[in-house]
Amino acid sequence: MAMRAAAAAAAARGGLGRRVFSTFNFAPPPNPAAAAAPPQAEPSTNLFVSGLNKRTTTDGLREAFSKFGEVAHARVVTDPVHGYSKGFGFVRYTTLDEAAEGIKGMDGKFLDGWVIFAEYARPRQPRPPPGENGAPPSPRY
DNA sequence: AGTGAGCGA
Repeated sequence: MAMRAAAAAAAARGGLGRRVFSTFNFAPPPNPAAAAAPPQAEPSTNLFVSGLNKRTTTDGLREAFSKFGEVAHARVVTDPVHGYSKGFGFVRYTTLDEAAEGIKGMDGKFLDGWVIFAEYARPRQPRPPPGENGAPPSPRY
């Protein structure tokens, strides 16, 4: 009666009574994330370099990468308060071709005793809007 | 501890 009908309706809606014994729901792998966020970013002149020795400095990074092209910019990311390297950095070449050579020449190589990894950097996070008082200096390029 | 993956004043 009414109860039976209600239960049947609930089951039909996919409630507690949902039991699927055999289905060919071979879930189609919908990985839009993998398609939208490939492990390696698309080519750019900007390189992300990780695996650095903690005492590798911006200069050491530039010296190492300048063997494969003209380094327009190099930076080892350091903690602003402790001043120690975070172990990764960025290198920017003047041309895409040099960037490609830099990756081929430096990825997986040693720098200061550590195997480093060089890849194309992702586009940087949107710049924080400058505050009204004491606007934080924008990154200089 | 600079303890080791990562995307930046």
